[in-house]
Amino acid sequence: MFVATDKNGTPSIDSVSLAIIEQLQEDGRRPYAAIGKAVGLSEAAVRQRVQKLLDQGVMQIVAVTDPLTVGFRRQAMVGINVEGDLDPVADALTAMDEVEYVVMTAGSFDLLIEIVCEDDDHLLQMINKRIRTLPGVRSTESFVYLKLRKQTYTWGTR
Amino acid sequence: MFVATDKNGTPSIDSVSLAIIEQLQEDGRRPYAAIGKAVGLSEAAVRQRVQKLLDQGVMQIVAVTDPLTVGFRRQAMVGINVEGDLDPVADALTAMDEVEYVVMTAGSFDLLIEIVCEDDDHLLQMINKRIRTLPGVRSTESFVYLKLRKQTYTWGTR
DNA sequence: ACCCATAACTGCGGAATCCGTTAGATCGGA
DNA sequence: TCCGATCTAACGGATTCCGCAGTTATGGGT
Repeated sequence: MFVATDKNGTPSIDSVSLAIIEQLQEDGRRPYAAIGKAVGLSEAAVRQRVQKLLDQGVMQIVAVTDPLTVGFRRQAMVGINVEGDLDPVADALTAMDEVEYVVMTAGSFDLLIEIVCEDDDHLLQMINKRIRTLPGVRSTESFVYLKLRKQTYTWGTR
Repeated sequence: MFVATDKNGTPSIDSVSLAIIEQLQEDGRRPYAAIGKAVGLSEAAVRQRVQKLLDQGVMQIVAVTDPLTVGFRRQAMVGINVEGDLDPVADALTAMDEVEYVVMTAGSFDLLIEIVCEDDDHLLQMINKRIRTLPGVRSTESFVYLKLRKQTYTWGTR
């Protein structure tokens, strides 16, 4: 299927789809008809656009929680320095279930990743046996989470 | 209203609510009846539990996106070192709209925050004028996002 | 400017879901 | 024992979902 993209190959989102996303950032279960009324589209049109945004991977509608609040698991941010091409390392990390978040950055780390583990042993295993042994990984630095204070998803709604 | 809590004051979640959350992590719009069938509860009971989880703030159902993919804004992770009590600094950061994520960590940063800005100017303003000037902030280090590679919310589903 | 193909939108009707509400059963704590 | 919380089962009406047919808009290509 054809997907409109800009010059960087990223899907292009118009202001209407943006408005739909904002509605769903406030409430992921908001009815299509209510969204349509808010953005000036028919219910069916909203439904089609939401489906396409989901199919394209631009947006996902999910329940989010704070794992620590829910009462289990050990979480950490890990800064990683790599020699050579970043992509293979990022690919390998992305494939790991325990890794929730992978971002390439400009700064004193090449990659920042967030990992969620069962306990301290699991965390140690991940960092020591699976991440630090990846070819190209030069060094890592870990930041174990003590308390999550804020977590929002409402950018664009301000 | 009374809310059951464990000895740390965090809401207690039993395995059934956990299973409901997992269902909604896969699809935030999944019908209550389908969830009930999956977790062994009636539709009405699922509805009540979901409502309570939302009311308690244990879970939220939202659309999530990658702001960079959507085509705008400048994002960064900022590591912060503080002298003295962390709480007032964390509180001040939490109150800022541009700050999406605030976590207290053990490691070479006391706080890690994620910020979303309009552009480079806005980012510079935030870091230089609003964050580094907070009383107690000793130093900051910024990691500007180049590319988000992975972002999942399905912990507990493995 | 014209035509065509495709995408996008509207309107509609039937099926499914949502949601408030009953009544009764069960369990644990004060 | 009594009270509150939670669950099931079963409604019924309002709402929502969803596929489809038909129409309009859009963007090349000539």
